[in-house]
Amino acid sequence: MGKIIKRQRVMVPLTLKELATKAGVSSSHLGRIERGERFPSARTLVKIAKPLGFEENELFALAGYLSRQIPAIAEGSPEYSGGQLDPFVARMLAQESLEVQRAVVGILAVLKSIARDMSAK
Amino acid sequence: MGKIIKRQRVMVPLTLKELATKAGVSSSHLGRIERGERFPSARTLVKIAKPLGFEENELFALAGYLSRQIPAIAEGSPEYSGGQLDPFVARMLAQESLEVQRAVVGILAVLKSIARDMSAK
DNA sequence: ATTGACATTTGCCATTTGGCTAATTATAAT
DNA sequence: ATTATAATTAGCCAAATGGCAAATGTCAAT
Repeated sequence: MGKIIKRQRVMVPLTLKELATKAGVSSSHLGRIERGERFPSARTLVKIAKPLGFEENELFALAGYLSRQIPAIAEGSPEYSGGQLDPFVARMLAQESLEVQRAVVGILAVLKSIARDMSAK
Repeated sequence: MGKIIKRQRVMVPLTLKELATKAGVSSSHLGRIERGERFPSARTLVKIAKPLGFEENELFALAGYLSRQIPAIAEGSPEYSGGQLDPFVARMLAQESLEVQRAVVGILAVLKSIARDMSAK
């Protein structure tokens, strides 16, 4: 799931090696980061952000995205945020237009329903 | 300069040890990061960010990367919400676990990067 | 100046990162 | 299917990170 790029030219026209040369990071290392076997340093993160088209203020999102396989979006973990919205998340979303904000919760709903289907076997 | 904290209680009422416990990072390590003897991993950076009140970009700047500039709330979509988070959206997301909340932001960032690629050619 | 109470830095070292090269695996053509 | 070619993964290991405890530095009162 949590892949930066999919493979070949399926999702994004970027292979590991292409990204590797653009970012100045070895492709083997990128591969391990992709599948969660390694956790990039901030330096590496910054290097790969630009070729991927991430802005500076999205680095944190990228970090969060990379350093955890998207965790059970389905029946999420029982330890909830207690109805609290994470400040970082709030800040990020607040920069988006209202349309995008709404789309985000819509997408989330879709993902949850898909996840439910999948776990229903 | 860009010191996280100044020392004792001179600048900000936060000592290395206080930040250390809040962030879950050793104070000695934080100290070395501050004076540039160590370069934090993305994970460490993320840990430090929240206790400091999400000055993410500042942190990356402190760590020696990125241009040191205030977030510049703009950039991106044409019509902004003026930094406002829609109450409905906030309420929906607040019910999700922290991990999901962050994953949502991560996914959004990825979508934006893909969109950029597509429009770029 | 000395003491006491903290805050910060240093030394040491177990883990982890990240590059290089060699497998392995996928893709495209024959 | 077979082969050629490009992409991803695995093995190895030097270099860097990050924790802990000891050493050092700072400030406030005596």
